[in-house]
Amino acid sequence: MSLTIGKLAEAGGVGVETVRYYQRRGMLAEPERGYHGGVRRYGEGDLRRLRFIRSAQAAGFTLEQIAELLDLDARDDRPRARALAREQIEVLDRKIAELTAARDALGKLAHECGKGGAGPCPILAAFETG
Amino acid sequence: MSLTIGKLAEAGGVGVETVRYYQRRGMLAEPERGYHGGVRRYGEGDLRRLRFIRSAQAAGFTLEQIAELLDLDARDDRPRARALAREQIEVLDRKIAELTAARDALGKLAHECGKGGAGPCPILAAFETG
DNA sequence: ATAGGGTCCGTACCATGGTACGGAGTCAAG
DNA sequence: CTTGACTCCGTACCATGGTACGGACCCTAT
Repeated sequence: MSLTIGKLAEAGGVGVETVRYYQRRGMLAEPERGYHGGVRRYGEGDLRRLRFIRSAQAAGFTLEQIAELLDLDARDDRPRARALAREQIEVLDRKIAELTAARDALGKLAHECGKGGAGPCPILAAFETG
Repeated sequence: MSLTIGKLAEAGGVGVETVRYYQRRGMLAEPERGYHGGVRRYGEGDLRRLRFIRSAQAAGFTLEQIAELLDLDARDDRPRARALAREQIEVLDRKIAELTAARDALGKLAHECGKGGAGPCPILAAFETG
C-alpha cells in the first residue's frame, strides 16, 4: 500500500490540512520522498496512527495526551498506559453521568413544553433542582 | 438579594471575567447602577440565568444555542424549545454511546496492559475493531 | 510536451470560550 | 478621610484544533 497525503487523509476521514497539522505536532511522521525527490508516500502504519488519533479524540483525549499515548506505544510503557487509561475511564464515567443527567433534564423539558401553555415555558427551570 | 458582580460570579461558580463575557454576548443583562452612579447590582434572576448557562453548557449546548434558549424562554416559544430539546437529546444519545464505547476500549486497554509484557503494548490496537 | 490536478511549505487566519491587563472610579471599614 | 478591595471598561491575549491561501513544484494522462 502506498498512499499520497490526499488518499491517506481520505482513508482516515480527515482533511489534508489536518494530516499536515498532525505532522507539525509530531504525531505523524513525514515520510521520505520517493526516488525522484517529489511527493511523500504513506503506508499502513501511518493510516493506523491516523485512525488511532481520531478514536482517541472520540475518547476525550486531547491531542497532547494522544501524542503521549503514541509515544508510550512506541516505548511499550505499559504501566503508564494503564494509568492513563484508568484516569480517562474516570473522566468518561463522570462525563457520561453528566450527559445522562442532562439528557433526562431535556426529556423533561421536551415533555413540559409539549403541554399547552400553562405557566411560563420552563426552559430555565429545566436544569434546576437536578 | 443584591449582589456585586464578584458575588454573583462566586455564587455561579465562574470568574468575574466570565460574567462580563456573558454580558458582552448579550446573555446576561448589565443592570442599572446604584444611586450614586457606581457599581451595578445583581439579583436572583441574574443568578438563575447564570446557573442555567452553566447547566446548559454541561448539556452540550454552545453559548450561541444557549443565547437562543434564553430568548425562547423570554418569548415563551414552546414548540421551538421542544424541538431544540429533542435534537439535543439525539446528540447526547450519540455522544453517550460514543463515550461508552470509548470507555470499554479503555477498560480493555487497561486490562491488557496489566498483564506482563507479552507482545507489544496494545495501545494502538485498543480502539481497533470497535 | 503540456495541461490538470495533487503536493509542498510557510504563514495567516478562524471559532469557541474564555482570561489577563491597566488605569480610573467607587465603596466600606477603620 | 485614607486605605485597600472591588468594580468598570476597553482592548489584548490565550489554548485548542484546526482551515485557508498562495506560489512553486511534481506527476500523470493525453
